Amino acid sequence: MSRNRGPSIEDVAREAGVSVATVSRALRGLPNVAEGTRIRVQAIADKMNYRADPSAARLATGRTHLVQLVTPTVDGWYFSRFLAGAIDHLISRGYEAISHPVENPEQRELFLAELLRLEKRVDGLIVVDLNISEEAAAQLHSAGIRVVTAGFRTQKFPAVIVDDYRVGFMATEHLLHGGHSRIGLISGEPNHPLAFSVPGLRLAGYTGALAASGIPIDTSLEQSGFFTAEGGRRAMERLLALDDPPTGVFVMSDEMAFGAWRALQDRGLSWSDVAIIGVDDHELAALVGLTTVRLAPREVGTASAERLLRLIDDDGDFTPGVDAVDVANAARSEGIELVVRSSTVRT
Amino acid sequence: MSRNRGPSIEDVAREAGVSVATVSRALRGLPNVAEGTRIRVQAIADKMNYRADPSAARLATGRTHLVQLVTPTVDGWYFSRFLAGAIDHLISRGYEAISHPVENPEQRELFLAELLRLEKRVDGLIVVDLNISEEAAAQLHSAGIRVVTAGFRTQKFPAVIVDDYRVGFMATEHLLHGGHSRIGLISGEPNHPLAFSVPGLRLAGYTGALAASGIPIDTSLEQSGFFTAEGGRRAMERLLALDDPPTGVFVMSDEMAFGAWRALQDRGLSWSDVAIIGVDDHELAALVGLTTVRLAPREVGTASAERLLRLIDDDGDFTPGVDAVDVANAARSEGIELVVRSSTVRT
DNA sequence: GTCGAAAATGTAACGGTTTACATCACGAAT
DNA sequence: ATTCGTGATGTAAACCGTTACATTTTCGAC
Repeated sequence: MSRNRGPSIEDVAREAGVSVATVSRALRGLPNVAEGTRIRVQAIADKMNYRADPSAARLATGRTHLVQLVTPTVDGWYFSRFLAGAIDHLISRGYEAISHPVENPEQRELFLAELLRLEKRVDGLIVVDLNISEEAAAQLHSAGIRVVTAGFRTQKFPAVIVDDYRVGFMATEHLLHGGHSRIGLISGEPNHPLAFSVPGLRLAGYTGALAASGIPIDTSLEQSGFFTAEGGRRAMERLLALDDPPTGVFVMSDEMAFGAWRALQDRGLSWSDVAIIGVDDHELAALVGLTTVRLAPREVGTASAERLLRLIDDDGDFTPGVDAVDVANAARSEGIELVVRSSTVRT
Repeated sequence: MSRNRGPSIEDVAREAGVSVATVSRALRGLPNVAEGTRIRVQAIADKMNYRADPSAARLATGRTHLVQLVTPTVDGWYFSRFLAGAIDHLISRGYEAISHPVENPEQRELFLAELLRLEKRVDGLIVVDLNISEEAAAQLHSAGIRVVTAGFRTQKFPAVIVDDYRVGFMATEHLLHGGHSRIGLISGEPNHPLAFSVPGLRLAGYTGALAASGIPIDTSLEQSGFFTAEGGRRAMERLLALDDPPTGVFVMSDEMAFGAWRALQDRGLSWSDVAIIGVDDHELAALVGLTTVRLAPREVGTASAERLLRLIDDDGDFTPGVDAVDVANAARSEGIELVVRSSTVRT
């Protein structure tokens, strides 16, 4: 109401002595506008400090140039970097990014309702690591919402995934090569991890590597907690309390690994006693000498954004059969990398 | 174009046998709608899967229910937590948050233009730690843009600030109490920090504490780098290379402190040789025993969001003289807290 | 049964763009 | 001189809600 709206396109048109259509075309750099006209209109618009109201443009075109990023949190090490990559890319392409954390992945119902509410709010959605059910995905799809998922797959939407099986395999293999045969696991999913979730795939990679070396699975060596340092510390304590503790442990994130390391210290141990390998290549991993599997969260974010923009531009092309396995190539080929430090070398 | 728009309010009205005005009122829970009508309309809207197009509502009301959060980065330890707090609060109040990092605070011109472009895009702006010039602030203000600043002040807008002078003072005082008299400083601002920026205030607190103890300032003890572990490491190396290195160092962030700690290790030293105190209370500070001044970034984010919403609701109330010093009370009284760990206790 | 106030509902203007289609101007070709 | 084509510009109809104001209904009081 008292909200002071600035000059409208009509004001500019009047001032410039042309029609609103011409102003609209001139300002947006469309063809079929005389060069002189364009310059004059631009000058007048600048002078009047005119700025097109995006709400009106959105109403007219149906495009908002807004993308919603849905992540478990906004301040996790991985997610904040994912977001940074996605946001930068979106901005460079003329979009703005709405960050929307969904803390409670349990409440699928609520969450879905939430997403559906967004229908005309944004041009598209990037949903990260939330393992939406196929049913929910189908609903979103039939509502005409454009979605790209990251870290998990659905039938309906393109997905950008990191090869997390490989992450788990690589890490475990590294420990095996180091001569370890009793290898523990610290997962970040307290409950039974979904088969195709990030922790689920890493677990599968771990199991697969063990199997490939003919080592029997001992589930007592699989501990889990939350994806935090504290969660890692507790899990490691449980491992250390075993009658026959592992000599090497694959920890699903560096932050958890820091906690695990702390648990060692608390018992007067170091990683010459228990080797540890983490995931992420957290800035501080180098400082404490933690071996890790480096990921490229920024690049995955960028790739997701790019995929979504393509989906938006192509007005919804996506053929499940062909395209369902949409891998972040950058993340696959360049991103996943073993970084060996002191935490896994025998002294 | 081919963008399939769903049912409009008119469709619902027709179906329900009432006018669009009634539908609008019913769905938004406005008064003066018969209870029966409200229920019926709601039911029909649900059945039709009707969802009001926010762009139309925005055009009509001039309110977008969008807030833009401008921070130096989106993935820094402090900023990601600030964002988490702000976003949660905004969402709980029916707003969505657009995250917009501005990497290059140097380019004031560009940055300002950027901000002005947002005029009708969002209901308000939260600008964190970017030290906009008074001139730029005045321009924003006269453009009618609602802004709350955090981490710095302007004449024109309410600011949410943490008492960073106190942070510096507290940290330095703690070292003084520990018996140190030769106290170094590692700042996160490579160049001369602005007097009222976060690093500037912490520096002032450091200087103030030294002065209060009658200790002369030795600028060779003031080193600075970027706000990263690597920056901290390098700065610490410079300090250690001095003829008469400090016995205690105030480091402006925990991440930098981790780097500083690493520099000690590289020389075979520990913090029984050089005491270190950081800022933030990073999750990993506890793990390595780093003493720190705990901040409450989430709460500062929340407070900023709350202040902005008030500014929006009150339609722009803000009296510079009275209100200019708008302190995040939570952050002042509860947030700043000294957490003593092993890095500053003599062994 | 009437009157009047309050509640419920309807009408229509308005917000500011975009864009399909119509029109116009101008030069080239005939 | 006429016609045609092409580029430049204008006209007006969407787009879809919100809301001031008008109108109708309801209901209690007399």
